[in-house]
Amino acid sequence: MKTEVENILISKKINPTANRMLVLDYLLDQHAAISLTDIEKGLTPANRVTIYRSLKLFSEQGLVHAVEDGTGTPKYALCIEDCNAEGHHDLHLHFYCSNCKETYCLPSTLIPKVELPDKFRVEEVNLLIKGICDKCV
Amino acid sequence: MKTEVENILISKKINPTANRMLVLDYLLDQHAAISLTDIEKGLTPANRVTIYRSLKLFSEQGLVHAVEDGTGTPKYALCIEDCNAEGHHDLHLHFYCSNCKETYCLPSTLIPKVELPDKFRVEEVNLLIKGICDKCV
DNA sequence: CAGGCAATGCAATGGAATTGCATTTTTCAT
DNA sequence: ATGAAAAATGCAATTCCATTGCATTGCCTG
Repeated sequence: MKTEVENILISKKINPTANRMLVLDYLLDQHAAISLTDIEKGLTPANRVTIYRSLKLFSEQGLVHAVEDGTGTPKYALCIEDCNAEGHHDLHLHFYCSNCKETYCLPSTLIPKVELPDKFRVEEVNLLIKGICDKCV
Repeated sequence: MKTEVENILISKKINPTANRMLVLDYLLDQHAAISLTDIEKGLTPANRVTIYRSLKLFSEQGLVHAVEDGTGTPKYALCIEDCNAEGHHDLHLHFYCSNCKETYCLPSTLIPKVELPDKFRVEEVNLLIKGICDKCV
């Protein structure tokens, strides 16, 4: 009998090692996107480099996506839609609360279609909104 | 008789020192958003810290804006619309070309209105699109 | 059981922002 | 104009992370 976490990893073609299951398990508990340092702190004793490499692998395999929220340090969150190694398809927006400093994915809010000038080819769309979140209003 | 560069600085309530005029002059020449390191290289002999502090001040006074293009290192570009110390109002989108690695402001392309869930207060909107630019197609 | 590949951990590297402090430049009142 | 005060500058040091090299450990298979 395999755990759910294990099955998720396998379905993404990721070898389900103990460390990777820990990292994924931790990510599943989160309601916001978190940094490598956040995970490191919440997951003692764990090696930062191993977490880093797990996240990198997860990202390559379409299990998590990295969010640039303007703070300079990337945040990670589980992909919600059907992403895979070929590409990420969860084009929802990210919201950074300047009060609580949390970065949220808002998957229910779709990114409006953007019209680019001629000849520009779009590969990826990132929409980041800063403001005050619903909990901090 | 004051130079144009000097007048721009004064109009933004920035003391027009020699270094700051150099930095602004360099920014005026650019067609893409550039990093601190780019400016440092293009502006020898210039002190990195001074450029850094100039950009920081320019940004606070609404003369330039910092662009997060996902590379981790911020890029800077002159504000086009009427920004000031109270806030930035040039909500155009930014385009990062994964071929030439340039980051462009596309002021002519407006960001569509985004509907957020209740209670979220919006302060700032950043739309970053990655792809291939018109010159690299 | 042995050999080999994958995963891990430690230590080191490297890039870049940021800051403290001493020095230089500019401003301003006299 | 001139000297004191304030602002700007430059250097060196710090700090913070991501990233990588390499040696070790763990796991899987023949």
